[in-house]
Amino acid sequence: MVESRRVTLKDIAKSLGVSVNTVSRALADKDSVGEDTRARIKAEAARLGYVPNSMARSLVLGSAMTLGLVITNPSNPFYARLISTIEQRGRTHGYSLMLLVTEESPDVDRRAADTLLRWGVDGALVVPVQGEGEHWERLHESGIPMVCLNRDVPTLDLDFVGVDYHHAAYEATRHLVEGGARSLCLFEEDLPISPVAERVAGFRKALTEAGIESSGDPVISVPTRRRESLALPWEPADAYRLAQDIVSQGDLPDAIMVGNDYFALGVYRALTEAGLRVGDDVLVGGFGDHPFSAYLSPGLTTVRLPAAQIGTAAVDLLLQRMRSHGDDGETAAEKRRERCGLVVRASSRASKGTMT
Amino acid sequence: MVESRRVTLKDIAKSLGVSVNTVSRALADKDSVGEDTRARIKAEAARLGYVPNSMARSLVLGSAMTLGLVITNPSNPFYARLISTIEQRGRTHGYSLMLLVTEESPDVDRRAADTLLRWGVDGALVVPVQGEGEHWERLHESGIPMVCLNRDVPTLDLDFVGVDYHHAAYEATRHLVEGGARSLCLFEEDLPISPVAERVAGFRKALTEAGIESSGDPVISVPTRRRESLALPWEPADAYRLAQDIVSQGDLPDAIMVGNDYFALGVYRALTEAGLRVGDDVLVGGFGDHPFSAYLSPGLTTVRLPAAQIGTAAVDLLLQRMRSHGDDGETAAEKRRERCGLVVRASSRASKGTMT
DNA sequence: GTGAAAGCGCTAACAC
DNA sequence: GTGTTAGCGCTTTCAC
Repeated sequence: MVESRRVTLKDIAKSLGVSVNTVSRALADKDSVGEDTRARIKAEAARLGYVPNSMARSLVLGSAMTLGLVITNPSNPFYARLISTIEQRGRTHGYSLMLLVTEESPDVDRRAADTLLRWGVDGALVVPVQGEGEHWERLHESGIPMVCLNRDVPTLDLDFVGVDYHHAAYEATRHLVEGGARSLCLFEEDLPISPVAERVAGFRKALTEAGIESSGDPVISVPTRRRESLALPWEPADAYRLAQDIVSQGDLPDAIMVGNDYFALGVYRALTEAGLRVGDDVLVGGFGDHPFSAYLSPGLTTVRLPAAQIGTAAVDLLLQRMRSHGDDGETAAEKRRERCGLVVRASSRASKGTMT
Repeated sequence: MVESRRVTLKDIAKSLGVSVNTVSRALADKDSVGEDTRARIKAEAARLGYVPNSMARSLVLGSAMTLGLVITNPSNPFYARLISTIEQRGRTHGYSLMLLVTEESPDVDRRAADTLLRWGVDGALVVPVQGEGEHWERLHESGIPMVCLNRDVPTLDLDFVGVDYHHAAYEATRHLVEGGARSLCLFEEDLPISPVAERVAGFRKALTEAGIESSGDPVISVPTRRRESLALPWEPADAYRLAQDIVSQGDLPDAIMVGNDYFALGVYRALTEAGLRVGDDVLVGGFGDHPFSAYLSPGLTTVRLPAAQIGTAAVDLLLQRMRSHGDDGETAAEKRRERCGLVVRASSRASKGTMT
């Protein structure tokens, strides 16, 4: 292959004997350029296979036409859908997407903020890693509009779009209580992040309201190995072992909530192996409504997370912030929590075999 | 917030009374700059909160320090893992990642190639959408090294790293035959892409070798709705309905292969609802070994796809191409197909209850 | 309508 | 060691 340097405006200009400037305007479809010249220029550009250099354009325009997306783990189906939605919506607005994966590493998280700053992205959407996270506030203060996704850091004055986990957990738990459960527990991964905290709070609230007290703590912390096995969804095996313990210890709850549907897989197995019937002996409720959840036996009752809605809302909020950036009135951070629906299936119905 | 323009080399230079150039070299840790000056410059840079402008740097260096990744659907768990792996490996080599999602749209696919060209990425990793795809060849000829992922386009002379689906399907089918199956069928989505074609071929080869002939075509094309419901994994419901048809028509095969584990979910349900026992009355084998597959009852026998391995290999091949770019000897395109293992579980064991 | 000149922020040649 | 000059490819003044 011949070392074919890329065609530039200059090449077209030279080839046609006009100025670079004219070529630029012609191709940008600005007026103040003759019909004939424009035609000639466009033809020549096509002939030479001219492709504009986004880099150069961005440099002078001062806008990268790029959004940054920082995700902890694309293999989490919820985040996978966010990626799709955000990329798509950003693209329809003309923005390219720079994706960074942090794998729950505070270090990578910090460097991600730095990378976005260096590239000068026009806006950032971030699922922050657990921990402090003032580097995100610093990014924001550096003049880059940003919105936190799914995980809120209450101590930071940053926009946030996520799920109303508190309400969802509350409703789901109430549903189990109404189904007759009097002793419940909740499996949650041991990450100090807002979704977990909110689900726990909603769960507890429902218990309190129902006048249910338990001897020990009904919240079971699953030492998920997710952080070790990079780039994997949650590990059902972790929940499986804990559920086995519970079963073998004899103090079996009559309902189990899990923070994500993957944990339900482990719980299902532990119960089944012990000869217990899910949805009958023990009710189970999850979070995520992943594709497999409808196909388990029995079907899993679970909270459907409005991923597309959240992705869209986040991008729209970000674009709005980008537009009003530079305006005087610094509006306060917006914390938006989307409500979500509970998908009721046989695992919570004590329904002796009905399948959904 | 004060309209705080970003700090540049010029600002540091002015503030210290040195030339921009010196600042540049000091910060880049080049020699030919005095120890004291360097210290003063670094201190001032830190004080002012200087952040290098990657855009400007890339423009002059002629390298974007960016890789492009084009994916059809991040919600496909296999692709999600590819995204993680590729981002991670690219990052360790200093590259940022620009992600484009094509959603099986030939149009978006074409524009993706254009976008990558405009940004002048240093290399591209692409899961091409079905169809022609000479726009990818054009990108390649424009001087951007690229590697196709998972889907090969044999008519294009492009590097490719993927799965040896042919061999995997062959082995899996043989496994079912050895398990006693004499009448088999294969569920495959109706996309004209190489993975499907190769699995079909491997499946057929195994049948032929076993001397198995069927009256009709054993390959069942699933009109997957994936393309309509953007950003979702495969739809088990599609396979469910087709499996129902097969069951109700009475010509039940004694083994069913499916092109992805999600289809197995549908097949499981159809069989179970008909009172048939998976792994006993009908053997089932899948592709993907998704997290849920081990937790179905019975556990699903399935081909484990080496996603991380493929992601890594693809990036490494790409980096190698990038390094040797400009060299005279144009090496021929490399087509690499990774072997993968079959995870045998109860769905293929006719094992009356053993669970894995 | 078109061209000349300046500059986005940075690095690479050259002088001294 | 350090400064000066030039230029990456593009857009935006401002003359003409």
